[in-house]
Amino acid sequence: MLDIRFIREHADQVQEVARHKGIEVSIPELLAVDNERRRLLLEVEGLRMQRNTLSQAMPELAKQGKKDEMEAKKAEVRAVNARLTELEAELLTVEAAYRELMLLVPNIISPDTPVGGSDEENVEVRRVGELPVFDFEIRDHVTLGEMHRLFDLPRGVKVGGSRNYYMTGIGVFLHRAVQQLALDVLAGRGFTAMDVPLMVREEMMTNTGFFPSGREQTYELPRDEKWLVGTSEVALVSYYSGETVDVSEPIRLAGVSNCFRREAGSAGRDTRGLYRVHQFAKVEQVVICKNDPDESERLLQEITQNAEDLLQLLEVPYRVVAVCTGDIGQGVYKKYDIETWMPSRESYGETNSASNLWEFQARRSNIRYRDEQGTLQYCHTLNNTAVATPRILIPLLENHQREDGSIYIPVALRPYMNGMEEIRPE
RNA sequence: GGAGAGGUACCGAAGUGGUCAUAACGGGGCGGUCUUGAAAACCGUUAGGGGGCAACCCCACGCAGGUUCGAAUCCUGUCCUCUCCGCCA
Repeated sequence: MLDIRFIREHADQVQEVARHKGIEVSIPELLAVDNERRRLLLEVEGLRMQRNTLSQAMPELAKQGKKDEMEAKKAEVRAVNARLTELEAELLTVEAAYRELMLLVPNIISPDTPVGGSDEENVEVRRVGELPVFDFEIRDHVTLGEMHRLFDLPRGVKVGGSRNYYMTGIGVFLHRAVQQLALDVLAGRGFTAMDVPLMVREEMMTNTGFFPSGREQTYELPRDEKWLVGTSEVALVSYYSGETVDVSEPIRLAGVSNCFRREAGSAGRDTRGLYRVHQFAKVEQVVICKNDPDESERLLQEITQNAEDLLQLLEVPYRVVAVCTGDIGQGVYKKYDIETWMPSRESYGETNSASNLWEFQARRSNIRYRDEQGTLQYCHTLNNTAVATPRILIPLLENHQREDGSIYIPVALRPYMNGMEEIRPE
């Protein structure tokens, strides 16, 4: 959410951003509704003042026994109330429309965000790591997984429907090892580990910016009016919702959670293997800091670096791309995706996504701090994947495979794999 | 799931239909006086949302409604917390 005053003063700029982000919202319409809202507010508040003044005179009249005058004033208030009831109903309608529009307004974007229509126009920032050269016919992660019984896709589909899987045997250990490694690395860098609620109120989905736009992507539990989170970011940011926080040092959180995504509208895309599934596990970084563009930019670099360091520990090649306007999302001010080399796809695939939301979430969630002057300010919030699995197992298995089908286990993972150095065919 | 109690500022808590919400009282925090320093004592302070050019006004007693000229106070619903019972990893 943006400050309505900012929108009034930068209407054209905001409309332009909406166009770039592909969000259908009319700023002129919003401003018209806003004007109507303020006009009604003025009138309603005036009537309320009348009512208050008249009512407050009652005790005095009662004391003096002026019954007729009291009755006259009562009638007057009733008249005021009648008018008020009408206007308040009108105001309620207008405010609902106002809120609905406000929730659609996109965040502005950083000056260095590339302009583009889709992920095709994201701009590569850097490549790290050598692409592996195989002098044999490579196996994709599905084949490798079947070979070593790391997961079971057909039975996942039998039991859970499409895009479901079982992790099995050593696969489970790998699945957990990458998470534990990520958690340990982050804990060592000042992050507080958090295991979070996965079922949350609708309000939290809206506050964090996933609703209204992402409703279709989210699993609902209608009986209990809860929603299954697609990322622990929802619960991590909402942890502080409505609070005044101390951000003299940035708040660094590392969330551990399962994530649930309906993947509506992606039917037929990435159907093979573990790339796009309905349920996965993720260690997520969330940072909450001062309303200071320099500081949040530094922190964006920091959480991006954390993810890169993890990929380097996993010894897989990756690249960082600056996400363009068309792919950046409604609430995001600036975003880097990290894409990891997936040999079977012969391309880099997204494994991490680092966002600076500026005030967008903090405004919706009402997360503030007191600055040096003692004034309440909205925080900046940021997030980035540390590791999402099983997707990360795709590059891990495929890049580290050998001709005989065995798989090299990176040194950093071995402590979490009971010292295992490679996965050998049975 | 059943029965009961309760949600008021940083915390505890008073207020049970009318200038009582920059909200009694107590505690805590911060600043000061005193002191070699500290403690104690005393003094001060502790900043919500919105509208309006402004004067100023409206809203805020968990949240949403209702009754009333007027609601922290009465009624209904709802969320949450606590106690007891039941069930349970």
